Amino acid sequence: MHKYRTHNCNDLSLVNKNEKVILSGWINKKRDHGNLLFIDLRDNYGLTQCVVDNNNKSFRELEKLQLETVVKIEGSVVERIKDTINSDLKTGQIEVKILSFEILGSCKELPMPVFSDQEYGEDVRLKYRFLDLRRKKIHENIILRSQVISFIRSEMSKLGFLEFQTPILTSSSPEGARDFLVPSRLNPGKFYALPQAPQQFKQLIMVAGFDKYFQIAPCFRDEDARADRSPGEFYQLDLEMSFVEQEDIFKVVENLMISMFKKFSNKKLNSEKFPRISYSESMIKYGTDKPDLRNPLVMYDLTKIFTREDVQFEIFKKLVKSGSKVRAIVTKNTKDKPRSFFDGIDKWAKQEGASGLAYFTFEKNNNISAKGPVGKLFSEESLKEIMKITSTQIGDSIFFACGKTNDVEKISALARDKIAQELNLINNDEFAFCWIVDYPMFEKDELTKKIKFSHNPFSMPQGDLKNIDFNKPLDIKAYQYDIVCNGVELSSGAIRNHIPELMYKLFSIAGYDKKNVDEKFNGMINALSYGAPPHGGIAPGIDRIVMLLANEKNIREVTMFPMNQNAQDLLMKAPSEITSEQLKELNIKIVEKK
RNA sequence: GGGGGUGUAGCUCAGUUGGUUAGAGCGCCUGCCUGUCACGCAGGAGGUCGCCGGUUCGAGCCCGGUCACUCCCGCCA
Repeated sequence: MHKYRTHNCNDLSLVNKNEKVILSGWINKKRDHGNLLFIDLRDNYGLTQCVVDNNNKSFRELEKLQLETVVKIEGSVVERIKDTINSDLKTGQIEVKILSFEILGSCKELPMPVFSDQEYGEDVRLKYRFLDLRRKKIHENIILRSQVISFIRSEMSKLGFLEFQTPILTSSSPEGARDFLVPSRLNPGKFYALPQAPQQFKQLIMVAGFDKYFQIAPCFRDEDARADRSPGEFYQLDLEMSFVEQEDIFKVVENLMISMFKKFSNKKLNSEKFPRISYSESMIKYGTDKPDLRNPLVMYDLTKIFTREDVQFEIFKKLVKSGSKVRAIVTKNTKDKPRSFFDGIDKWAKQEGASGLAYFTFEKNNNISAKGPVGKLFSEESLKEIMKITSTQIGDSIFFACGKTNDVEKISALARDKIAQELNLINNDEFAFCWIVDYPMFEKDELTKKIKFSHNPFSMPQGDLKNIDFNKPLDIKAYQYDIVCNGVELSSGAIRNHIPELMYKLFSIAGYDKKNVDEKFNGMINALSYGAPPHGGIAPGIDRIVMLLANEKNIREVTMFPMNQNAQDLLMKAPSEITSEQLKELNIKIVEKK
């Protein structure tokens, strides 16, 4: 017989009736009747009720066991009488009558109960992550994550992708997020950087002729955390393909996503073919490049309305004159919503830092009129024009935001979510995917007024390469794309620029001269000069995919050992101070903060 | 770096207008209980009300500061 167990805690059923068995696991729960004791024994696989009464000489000892003690139990499988069957348990038809037991791992008083549906503070959870991870929901999330990754590996392999590892210690790059740096002992004063993504390596893999690559790649970015963004590190399904166009990549990823989301979730997919929305269209209709398409509300640009003589909304008119834009969100048939609904939205917008949202509802008695605090500032003609632009009907309402393009997009995008929530318009049992395509190659930095890469400097510009007008860089679109699901940005990718001359040209627009590029992207640019295939790829975020599949709002719920918001690991106590010897070896001096 | 929220027993939380000895559930300890599966019943221990300072006859509650956690903005090619 096996030393620790003959079965796991999810195995036993009536088939095993009268068998002598050994189980090992954690004491999930005790129910002590004084002379009769039930113990729910738990392991990774499930739960088995064990029972013992005072005829057993170990009874008093068993009674005293702390929850979460690890025990080995020897006993016999007994059929439960009809009234005591627990149909919620897979092993609920039987119980194990305890003959003897042994403590394998004792347990101190718990800082947080394992058997409980209570929510705990995250600091406690992270400090005692090993206990937290025993709890059902998160335990299952982590198993789901493992299954998702296995699934990805097998699907990618089936498609002929090869999995490669790329370096963790690499060089710092000037573009993108802040790097995590690692000092070099052998090269005093020099630093490695942890990769923000294996971007250059995967392109080199294509240049090296491997045709199709993927990796479950760790990525490191020293940026502040969000609910859907771990500080420090996260994982991407990094992939790259040679001799492909945008559509080839879409096909691979779309198929993978659909089969994965069907396999691991019961929620409906909005469409078997993901809608493609251009960046500019997305910004106008949704105010963001990661729209939640479950939300039926769309936005309209009504800037022009506020240049009309017969509109007397002077605050907005004045702002529009100085270059501000007006965006509107229409809600269908909300004429009977109480004033508090509208004012609530307005108040919320002010909390979000906007100057507030103006609103009114379209009414018709003899004439069309607008009901609401600013309604009377609009002539009937202007109202008709608004209704035409926004396809609005009598009884619908409209919310306005006004501000500089960036600001108005931001607040109206938030308002779109907020209003949809308030009106309960979002179907939580659905996954709504889309592709956002046609990103601009460059954008203007609002502060410095300089042209910079808007996304990825290695992307291929769109159009006939001979005819691109480099004098209008802001008009150049790139073969650059994102996948968005339910308002969560899952990944971004691009067809890469594999032509060195073109690369130099584009970098020069962003302010890097040839020497700069050669210095900073030496490996890359050099490789492209020795016969590079056209290639492209994408990198869906694994953590966010699992987060959606597990129906979680926080990425730490699908991460085994996450850091807290201050990028600290409370369990391992990272980051930590190091010895002066270590510092000396690395030629590093700590500067005391004033 | 900035803004919001939270901080009271091991855990989750309540605590009125500032008023005597700060409460509940779970957990823990003691006792009773042979069919529970959130077992039940009786009793008990357990508190620097995050920390510092102020106002006040009196502060868990009001004010100022600070720290921690969290959400958001900035940042995230």
